[in-house]
Amino acid sequence: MSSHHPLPFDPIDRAARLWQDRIGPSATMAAVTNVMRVQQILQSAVDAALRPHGLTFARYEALVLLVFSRQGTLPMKIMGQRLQLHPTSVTNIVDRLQADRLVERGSHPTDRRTTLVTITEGGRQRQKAATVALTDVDFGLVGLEQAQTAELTALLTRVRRAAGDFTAPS
Amino acid sequence: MSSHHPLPFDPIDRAARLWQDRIGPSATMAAVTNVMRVQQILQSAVDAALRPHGLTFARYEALVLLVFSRQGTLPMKIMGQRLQLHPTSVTNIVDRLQADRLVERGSHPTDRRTTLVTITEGGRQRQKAATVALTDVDFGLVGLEQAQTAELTALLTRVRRAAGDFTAPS
DNA sequence: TTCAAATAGTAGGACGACCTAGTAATGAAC
DNA sequence: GTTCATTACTAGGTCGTCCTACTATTTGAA
Repeated sequence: MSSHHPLPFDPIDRAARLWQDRIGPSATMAAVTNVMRVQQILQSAVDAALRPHGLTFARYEALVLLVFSRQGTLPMKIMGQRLQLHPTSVTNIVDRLQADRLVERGSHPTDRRTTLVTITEGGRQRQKAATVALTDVDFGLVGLEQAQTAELTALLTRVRRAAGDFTAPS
Repeated sequence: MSSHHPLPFDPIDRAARLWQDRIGPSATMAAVTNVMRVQQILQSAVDAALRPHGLTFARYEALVLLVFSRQGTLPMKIMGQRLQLHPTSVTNIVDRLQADRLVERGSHPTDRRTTLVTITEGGRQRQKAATVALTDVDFGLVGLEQAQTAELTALLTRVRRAAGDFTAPS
């Protein structure tokens, strides 16, 4: 969590007011800065909850994706699409999961370009334990009522759709 | 932007539905995943807008902070508090800004532990040009009406306050 | 049939964030 | 005055992200 004492005021709000005075409309900048900061907070909280399990959020998400798949097996390419990661990031994550014996690489039966990633039994157990740890801390998301959490999701989904993150209606 | 073609469906929403079926309440996870993804989108858009100016968003924020300060000078420590960055991150950012001659390091007159960072004239000019570039693309935040942007800020500020990011009332 | 374009994945490098551990300076208790 | 905890900053390393090549394989058009 950056290991700082909290400030007695909101630095993002203060910057927005200065911005307003000197430059112009600041609402957009304030929203963007808030997203950046909340992401940091959530990332820290989630990684702290996962650290005892030897996982990061990126690796955890990869394990969940594999657990959700029919056979516990997916091509690297598909993993990258679903997790919305660069192919090299997928390589990196799978490397580390494989070093921990949580997944295995294998060959595709018909397309020899493709690498299939399969979750191991140990990977499934690790994912279960990590999920308990994450839900125990609500993924680090605090301070919102259920309806507000849904509202937040709705707003951010609008942004993602407008940014071209996906094409179908919600 | 990860340079991927968009999926024909929302992968975060799909994961949430699978989660719902197999594990339990998924609203929190969906919100957290949305924050993570939108942060990536905004970071990419903002960095792309700043790249022609030789800046990243982190360095830009540091320049803005200095411009807002009375004398264009702040101690490293204060910069870290306001930007909510780890001290080593401040060192890293100031190193790069200094290499670009956008800021200078100096000594504190009475406390020799402290390093004062001062923005240069070139730094002020760079910040102005970068601000134009950023506002031209609305900081990458698209798809929201004014009221929705304000609502997003309000929700995220609640999260930050609950997480102990600052102590005063909004 | 052949060969160029597209596809899947990896290697190497950059960047920004963090952490741990260190140095140097300050300040306060004794 | 000494000593020792605190403070400000930096060095070195890890992690995850991205980018630009690059290899191997597949596909399809001439």
